[in-house]
Formats: sequence, structure tokens, C-alpha cells
Amino acid sequence: MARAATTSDPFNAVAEPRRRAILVFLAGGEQPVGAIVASLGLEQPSVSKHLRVLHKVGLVRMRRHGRQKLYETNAAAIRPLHEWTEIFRKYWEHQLHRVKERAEAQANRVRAVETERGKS
Amino acid sequence: MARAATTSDPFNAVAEPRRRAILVFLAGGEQPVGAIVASLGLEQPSVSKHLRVLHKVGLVRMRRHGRQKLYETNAAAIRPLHEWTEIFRKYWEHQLHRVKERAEAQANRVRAVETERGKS
DNA sequence: TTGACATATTCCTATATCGGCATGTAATGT
DNA sequence: ACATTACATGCCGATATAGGAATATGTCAA
Repeated sequence: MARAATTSDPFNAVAEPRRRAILVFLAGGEQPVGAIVASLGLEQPSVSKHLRVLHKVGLVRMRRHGRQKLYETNAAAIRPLHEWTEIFRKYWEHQLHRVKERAEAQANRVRAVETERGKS
Repeated sequence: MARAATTSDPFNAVAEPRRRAILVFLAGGEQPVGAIVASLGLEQPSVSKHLRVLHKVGLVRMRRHGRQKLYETNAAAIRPLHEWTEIFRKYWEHQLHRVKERAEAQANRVRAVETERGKS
């Protein structure tokens, strides 16, 4: 079997760096395809293909406006990713806490040594 | 050109559902490979391959213990993903806010109508 | 050393991409 | 109707997988 399809879940869709760039660009509000092409310096067909993937998984919304199509990031669709990473928050916070504790203990030891030096 | 390598960045590494399952399983603490195999019902070679990918991008740490190898999720390596999703938080919160506002406006209209009914 | 246990690697095949190029389609202006 | 603008799609080639089966490596125990 091959790799998982990008069209089936947001985790795969977001794995592409260019698609992440597009999502960030479209987060602030609607933009026509041409603006993405110009701003990110990608080929137009490439942008269309990425938008197709993003649209299929619901990460962007589309609206016709004359001859252009306006795309916008659907931020709510990113929440599941956010929530998945949240699972690990308590663990990395715990790690940071321990790093901090060790640093403080080390600083105390250094201070103790220097105090001894000052005495002698 | 083909798809981006899973070994080069955490976004791709995490795109695989089984790898996400492994990361969650190993978040709480060290576990030998056999425990992953037993718990997630995957083939042993498959688990080894996934662990190899996760290890290359720094998402898991490994330690020898006798004839087994203990793996553990490196939660800190997930922070970049968390921070990327965090970019969109304000937008989805804004969306939720507008949904809430509309719901309240609707509720007020309903109440007004019912008050009128009570009067007549 | 031999054997058993735990994990890793290799070989193979099928497939889902991704980029580039050319072409198709839809909406607008004259 | 015709040309133009704005996107989308189809085809091609290259490649990075993921799974399955078999095998290799490494470690401990007797």
C-alpha cells in the first residue's frame, strides 16, 4: 500500500509546506487565486491543486465573485489539529519545569562556591 | 517531484494516523516496542519503521534497557505544531463569537414575539 | 557456544502524490 | 461572436512512501 491520501484528513493536507503557507495567507480574509499566486510565488496550476485539496477537507471556503473565486481559510477546521497537540501540552510544560528547576539548583551551587571563595 | 519526506519535518511525520497513536501511547512515559505492538495491534516491523521515522525527526527519545529499547514521546518536539495551529485560534474564536451573537439575537427576537403574544 | 527473546532492516510491490506543461472552461468586455 | 481574463483539469514522469514477508542484528541466560 502507499501513503495516506491528503484528501481524507486535515493532518495530511497540512503536511505540505505550501498548503500551510496558503492557509496562513488566507486566514485574514478572502483572497482570489491570483493573489496567492502573486504573493507566494507559486505556479497558478499548483495553487489550484492545493486549493482543491484544502477545499475537500474543509480547510478553506470558496465563493464566486465575477470571474474570480475568493478563498478563505476555515479556521474552525484547524481546531482538531490544535486539540491533538494539546494532548502533549502538560508533558512539555512538565519538561520545561524540570529544566528550570535544574537551572536554579545549578545557580545556587555556583553562588555557594563563590561565597566560599569570598570568605577565604 | 514527489511528496515531501516524512523524515524531514514533524508535520509529515505526524500525518500518519498510526504514528499519532504511537506518540499518544508513548506520551505518558517510556515503553518497550513490544508494548506498542501489543497495545496498538500493529505488526512489529511496522512499529519499528514508524519509530525510526519518529526518532529521526526527534519526536521520540530512545534508551536501551537490556534487550529491549524504551521509547518515549518528546513532547517538546510537538510544540512547533501547536504553535502553528495557534496562529488560527483568534480566527476560530472570532467565528464562534459571531455564531454566539447571532444565536442570542435570534433568542431575543423569539422572546419579543412571545411577549407580544402574551399581551394580545 | 547455543538458544531464546526483542527489535531492526531489507526486499518487494502498489500507489498517492507533486511539479511542469498544455489545455479546458467559465465569466466579462467590446 | 470574439478576445481576454481567471481558474481548473488532464497527462506525464519522478519519487517517497507503507505494508508484508523474510531475514538480520543484538542481548541475555544456561
